[in-house]
Amino acid sequence: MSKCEQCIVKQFNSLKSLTKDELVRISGCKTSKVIKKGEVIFEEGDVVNGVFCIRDGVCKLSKLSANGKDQIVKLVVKGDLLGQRSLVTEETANLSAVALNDMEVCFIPKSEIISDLQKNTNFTLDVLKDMANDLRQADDIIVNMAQKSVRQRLAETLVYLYESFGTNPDKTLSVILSREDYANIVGTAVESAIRVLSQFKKQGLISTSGKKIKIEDLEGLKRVE
Amino acid sequence: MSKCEQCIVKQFNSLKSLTKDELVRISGCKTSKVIKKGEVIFEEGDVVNGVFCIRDGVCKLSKLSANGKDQIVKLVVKGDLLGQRSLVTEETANLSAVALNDMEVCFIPKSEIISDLQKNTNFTLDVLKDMANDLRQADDIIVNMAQKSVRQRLAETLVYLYESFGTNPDKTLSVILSREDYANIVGTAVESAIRVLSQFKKQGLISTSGKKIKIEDLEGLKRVE
DNA sequence: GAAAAATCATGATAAAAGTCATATATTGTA
DNA sequence: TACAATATATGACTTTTATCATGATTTTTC
Repeated sequence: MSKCEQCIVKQFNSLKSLTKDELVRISGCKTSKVIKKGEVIFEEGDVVNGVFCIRDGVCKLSKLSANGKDQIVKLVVKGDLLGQRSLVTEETANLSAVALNDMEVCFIPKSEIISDLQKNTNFTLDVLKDMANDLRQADDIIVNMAQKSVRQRLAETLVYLYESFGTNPDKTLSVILSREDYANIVGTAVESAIRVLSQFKKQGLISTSGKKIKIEDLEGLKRVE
Repeated sequence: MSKCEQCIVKQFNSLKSLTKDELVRISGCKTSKVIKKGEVIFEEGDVVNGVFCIRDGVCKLSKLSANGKDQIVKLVVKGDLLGQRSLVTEETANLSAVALNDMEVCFIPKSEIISDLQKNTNFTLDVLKDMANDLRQADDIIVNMAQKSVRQRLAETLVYLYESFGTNPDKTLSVILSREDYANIVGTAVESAIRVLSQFKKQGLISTSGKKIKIEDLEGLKRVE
């Protein structure tokens, strides 16, 4: 099993602020998991009891609404920590986490890492900064949801995916989502999401082949009203 | 000027975890302010450089959208700390804070409190818990915005105001908002907010007199679809 | 206290988005 | 490979929400 001390992934998250000794201890108690596309990592209401360090892959954080639709709140990717809130709260999970492609994650039990949170201020501050950043992003999403059209939100989602996660060699978006996922990010009906994507195709803003989407006119997408 | 050590308000926020010595020091450098209804505490893009401890009153945290509408993201009330993110980030404010009624606040400069954040883990953890809670709330709002109708969102807002901030002796909601504020919380046009409130009146769910709103049928409001 | 400004209210109409139906394409799998 | 299951696509129609117009009220200001 690989060791946390040597893992490059940790550089992208708060774990980078742990001391060597702390990392060695964490490494000893972590468990590595391979999670297949579509598999549930945890669900709303679950007791999470630890954090997941994402070594590879992408997952969605979503919440089931009363109308039976899943709303995707955030995408969590390679390098991120998943379940930070569980370290701080006694509450059960507010969101579900489901793998969007095959993933490799390490699970670190809360019991092991909680002492670091109490002793290593740099680590705590790092987690705090991360959370502050998540909060800003969430606030921005609220504003978008409330004030922008489905067209705009979908265009922005495509731009976000392009700029944050990049493309494959064939220039298609490297994160592959179903139309339903797009609908659940944007907060609309699946048919509406499909319709808008078709419009974008007709306008030459994107091209598609199955689930693969290629951004053809980034600036155009950014100008969508 | 009153002293933080003796201030009851601090018990409701993270400042309760500061030691007596720390509080005395903070107390020495804080400035008290009276802010009148409608006055701006800080605006999007401002460098905030400290936190405000709300001794009395309510303010709205909002963000201007591209379409010129303000989206209210959160109400901050007596006992809350305002501007916690500024302690952690170097960024400028992401939201504006505007007083909804006359307020009394204390401003604590970042330079003074930042050392406590580095030394007193209980305080840091408290801020972290607060932020985790804000994040959960924000996620829930995203889901509501995305998946619920204006009617539902407005009904829930009324219930929230009732349950969180209570009523005046005459049973009207103690937080008084304009129809525009309601529209900006719910994320809709002012006319739509007014229309829905009128419907609620006709259905006997609420009664109004000017800006004062009385909840007549709480359970009915909770059942609004 | 009266004039001006802002807010609240409601109707008419338009635009946006949702729903239902149905057809086609893609994917998984026996 | 073929068949079933799932996902994508599009049309027709409905519902929701936004916009514009116009008064009535309330609040502010002089």
